[in-house]
Amino acid sequence: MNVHKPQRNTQQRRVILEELRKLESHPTAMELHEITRRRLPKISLGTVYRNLELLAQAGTIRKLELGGSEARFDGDVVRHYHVRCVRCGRVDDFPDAPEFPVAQKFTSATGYDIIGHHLEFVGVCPACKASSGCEN
Amino acid sequence: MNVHKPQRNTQQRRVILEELRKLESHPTAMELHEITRRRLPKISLGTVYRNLELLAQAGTIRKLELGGSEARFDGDVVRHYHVRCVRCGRVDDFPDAPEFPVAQKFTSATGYDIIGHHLEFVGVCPACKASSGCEN
DNA sequence: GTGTATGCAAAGCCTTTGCAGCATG
DNA sequence: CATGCTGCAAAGGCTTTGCATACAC
Repeated sequence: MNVHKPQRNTQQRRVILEELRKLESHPTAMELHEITRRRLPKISLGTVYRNLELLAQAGTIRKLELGGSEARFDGDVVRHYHVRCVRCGRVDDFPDAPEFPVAQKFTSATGYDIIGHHLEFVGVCPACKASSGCEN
Repeated sequence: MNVHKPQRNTQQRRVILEELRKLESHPTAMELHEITRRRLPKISLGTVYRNLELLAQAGTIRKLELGGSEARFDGDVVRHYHVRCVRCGRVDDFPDAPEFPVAQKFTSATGYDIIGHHLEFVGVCPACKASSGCEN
């Protein structure tokens, strides 16, 4: 894991961040690679990964690694939860849920010092509901 | 993804399940492979993966795929949450937290039909706290 | 100019899968 | 004795990394 912070304002880093912030969705590194390639045709997937990691560590973006599938990235750093579609893997913001009522810092009966939590909802997205009529 | 249910009570399947249920911890497939190998020296990693998947689909065990790392498996099917150590990756049961107060079945404002949620706590385990004195 | 960041390609890690033979029911 | 399951090994998907070059400061 790279511990450096971004130091140079490269074209690639700027475009990656801009495009991520434009998106409603929560793209994977590969999706973001496709998108940034429209503006920087020679940008490599490795560069996308490196910058996303760096930006996430700097707290500029958020890296979502839940659900056991590929990581997704979120340009919105304000804490909020997500819903993942069990059929297509799409991830959306989940505005309904209140913050989980657990103090962020406390020591559990297990002896762990708790520093946070990850909460993700799973469901079926509107598109998948529409495309497979019967099973609701 | 294999949709079959286990049909034969093979020695391998039996040993995998027995060993998983003996464990307090929540082993990865590879850890469980090491463990089962003590009793069945020729058992393959592929077989461990196949059986864990099958048993999870049958609801006999639970597959934990949170935190963006390798999947872990839990012989205890009663719903409960987990804590993951950010330093060493260890996963323990987390008895403190109440069930998250969201109806299991409802339609979110996002249009998703919500069918469940995943909640995981992160913290520092006792061993890691002890082994790196200063940073708490 | 100096050193960070890039592009490319290879490798790494976890997991899945094809296949021929085995053993369970 | 049919076929689900196994061991083996190869491949697959996502991610990281080594290296020489390029470019931001």
